[in-house]
Amino acid sequence: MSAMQVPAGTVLFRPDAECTGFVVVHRGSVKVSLTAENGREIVLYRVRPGGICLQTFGCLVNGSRYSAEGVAETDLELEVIPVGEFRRRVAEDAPFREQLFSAVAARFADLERLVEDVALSSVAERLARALLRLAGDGPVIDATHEALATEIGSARAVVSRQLGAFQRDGLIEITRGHITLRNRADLQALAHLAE
Amino acid sequence: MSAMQVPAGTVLFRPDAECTGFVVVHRGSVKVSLTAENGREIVLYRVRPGGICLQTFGCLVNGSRYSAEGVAETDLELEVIPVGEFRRRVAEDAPFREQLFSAVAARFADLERLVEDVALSSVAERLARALLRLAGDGPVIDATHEALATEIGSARAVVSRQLGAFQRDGLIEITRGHITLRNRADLQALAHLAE
DNA sequence: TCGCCCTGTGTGACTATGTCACCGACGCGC
DNA sequence: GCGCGTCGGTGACATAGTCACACAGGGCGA
Repeated sequence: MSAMQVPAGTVLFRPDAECTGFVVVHRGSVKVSLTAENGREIVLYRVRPGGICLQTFGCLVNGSRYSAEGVAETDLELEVIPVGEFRRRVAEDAPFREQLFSAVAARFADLERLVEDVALSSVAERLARALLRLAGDGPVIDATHEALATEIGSARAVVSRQLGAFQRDGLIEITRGHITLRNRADLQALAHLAE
Repeated sequence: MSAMQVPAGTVLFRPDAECTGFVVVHRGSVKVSLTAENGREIVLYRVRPGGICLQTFGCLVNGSRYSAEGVAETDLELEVIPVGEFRRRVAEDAPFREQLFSAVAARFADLERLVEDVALSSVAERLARALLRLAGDGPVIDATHEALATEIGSARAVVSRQLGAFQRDGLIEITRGHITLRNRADLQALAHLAE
């Protein structure tokens, strides 16, 4: 069991790499995403404190390799539990096991939601949801259109146009590299009802 | 622990239902799918003998409800393990736990593949993959265009057109309710390389 | 400070995919 | 043979994705 610090931007794992142990995030956020041959990319989920990295889980449990890429979004403080200790704790440490299961189930629910999102809803809807999600409590989002496209599994040009439409409708305000929410209520309505 | 028989077509669970226990499939196949408000539907995965139903897992682990629908595709023979016993076996029965973990990891990999499929690849590619998958070893698939659309998260009309194109290219032969593969090699090429 | 250059953004033009509607074909039961 | 429900083909249009290009902002070196 070893704690370590990692600066923002570090690539923690890539597709096809082998993994060394079970990663637990103590502080910060890891972005896990898939990239296709054609270069398109989509964010699968983020690992934050209390969550777990299911990629790691898959590796440990049946020896599969990573299929996605993990990047540190912020400076991280994390701990790597070697395979042997991981197995021992799963067997003996009930609270650890409970937390693990719960995190697995939560991650699974996330992925289901993602599938539903990508397969069954419109760009306007997904983008509205992404904006609200990324904004958190504050009104400002620091992200390029490119990053937002990755977030919703679409293309940069599509996002630019949709953002333009949102701005014309007074929902947001666009500046280079940043977006400011102007009308949360209407965005929320779009996020749910758009078709 | 109770074994039971279920006829094909039975709905095993629906969104928002509570679950009664952990379902283990001994024989047959359960199709798990998501449906949006607008009626569009997509198949998430299938549970076959040796696999597990992650929906059930989520319910048991942190009390969430089902978010997808499960339907018996064939006659089933299954067993329901009550929550209490499930927890006990997870804690005490190492082989059971190993199998559970492995199944969870496999299911997770499936979902990742699905996201990649839906978000990052073309209809022709997805359809070719679905045809090969559903055909198995034989050359004939029993499925309506509607069912195929659900399989790849697209619309019936789109599937009809794409199948028409495949037929014109001599890849398949279409008859009402059935599709016969005529050129597996080219389909396989499409499944990988199409963009 | 000027100008270069990289990144980010706006936009037109075209293709691919999804939606809606309708019609005709097939199969089944009466 | 007829009625009816499901299935499949297709046109017309809406939405989304691709590609290419122009230009704006801002950092940085000459």
